[in-house]
Formats: sequence, structure tokens, C-alpha cells
Amino acid sequence: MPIQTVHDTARAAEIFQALSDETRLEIIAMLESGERCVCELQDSLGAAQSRLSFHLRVLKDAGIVSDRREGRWSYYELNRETFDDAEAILKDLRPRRQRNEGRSGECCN
Amino acid sequence: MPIQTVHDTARAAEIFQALSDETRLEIIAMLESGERCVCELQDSLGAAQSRLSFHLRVLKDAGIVSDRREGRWSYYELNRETFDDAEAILKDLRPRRQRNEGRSGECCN
DNA sequence: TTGACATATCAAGATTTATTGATATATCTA
DNA sequence: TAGATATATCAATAAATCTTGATATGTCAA
Repeated sequence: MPIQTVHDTARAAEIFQALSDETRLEIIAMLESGERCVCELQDSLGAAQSRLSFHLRVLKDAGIVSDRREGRWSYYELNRETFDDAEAILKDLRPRRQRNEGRSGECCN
Repeated sequence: MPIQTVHDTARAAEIFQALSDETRLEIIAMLESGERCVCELQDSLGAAQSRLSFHLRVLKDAGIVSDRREGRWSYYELNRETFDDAEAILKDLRPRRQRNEGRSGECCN
């Protein structure tokens, strides 16, 4: 079904917005194979601590990752469901027909 | 295959960035069923002309739409290939294993 | 031609997002 | 306990993005 409600569109924009930054995409790539602690990400990405923390929060607010505290460490992992949502949204946005079809005669007035 | 090059990550960020705005998602939704002229989009979206033009350019620069001039009208349509790319990118980003797997022992020193 | 129309672009300001350095909060270890 | 460590948050600035109104460009029709 196509995107219909304002709510859906807002949610779609939120997810894509979270995915629209190279640093965050690198974080996601690192989490692909499983949970990682912040310090591991920091070492691999060479990003300043507060910067990394900022991007992790954007990802978390968008539901793309979730975190877990263990002692002084925080572990982050990807949320499958959100990736499912993103795929579904993208499928909705896909062009449905062949090029140039679906036009309703001439445009404008 | 997972995203590897800077180039791929930059391209992924560019596509998601273009998809990260509600107005642009609405434009895409309108183009789903085929080509539309700018004035049709304008009527349906109730967006100021220069604003619409701005968003169409963002979509075009990201390769999500292409345009065609016909007399004084411009027609825009979705580019299938870019949606294919987006789906492929999203599949690459997807978590691969079950939760909590793939960790390499304790973190940090 | 001249004027109306469709669209793009531009300049200015508003809003959002990202980066940096500083500080706060827990938790661990000596 | 005191100091070290891991992380989050905050404040200030920088940079990017969006909106608006004005102007430019090309095309059509009278």
C-alpha cells in the first residue's frame, strides 16, 4: 500500500534522515555483524567521543539502534524491525508503472 | 557485499538525504503512478513554485527523478534504477546475524 | 511583437544539523 | 575513599538545508 498518512511520511523522513549521514552509515556498517561497544566504534571510526555519541543518539531516536549498559560500557546493536520498515517504505515509494504511463492527458488548465 | 568504499557511502548518504524530507516524499508519492508536470504537483501539494522547484532539483541531483521539457512545461518521473540502488544499499546495511552475536570478547583494552 | 504563462535560479533570512571542547555522571580499581 | 575510565549531555559555533520573494528565461498565443 502507498504511503498515505502524514504520520507515515514523517516516520519515513525520520528514518531516511538518520541514514543520510556518512558517519552514521559507517557506524551501521560496523554494527552489521553484531553488537559493539562505543569504545570499539570510537577506535575504528577515529571520531571524537562526543561526536560519536551525538550520532548514536540520532540513530537511537530514529529506532535504528538500541543500546544496553553493562558496567561502564554501552553496547549498541541494530534493530532489525526498523530495517524491515525502511524496506517496506522504499517498496511503497517505488515507481509502479512503466515510464510515461499514468498521465491524465495534457497538464495545466 | 557490504558497503566498502568512501564513494559508496557518500552515494548512499546522498540518496537517503534526498529521501529525508516530507515534501520530497510527497512528490515521490505523486510520481509513483507515472510522469507528472510541475504545475500538477504544485496544485496537489500546495507548495510555492520556487519551493517545489528547489525540492525537484534535490531529487534530480540525487538521481531519483529525471525531467523532460515540453514547450513551457517540465515533466518529472521517477528513476527505477535509483530505487534499485537504494534497495541494494539498504540490504547491505541490514544486520546479518542474530542479536548479540559477532562480538569479539570483552571490549576496551 | 507583446504580454501571459511555466519554470528555474538567486539572494536573504530562518531553521536544522553537525562539530568541538567542557563538564557531568556512573562505575570500576587501587 | 580517590582517581581513572566510559559515556552522555551541554553550550557555542559552524555548516548545511529550507523557505520566501524577486528576477530571469524561454515558450506560447493574441
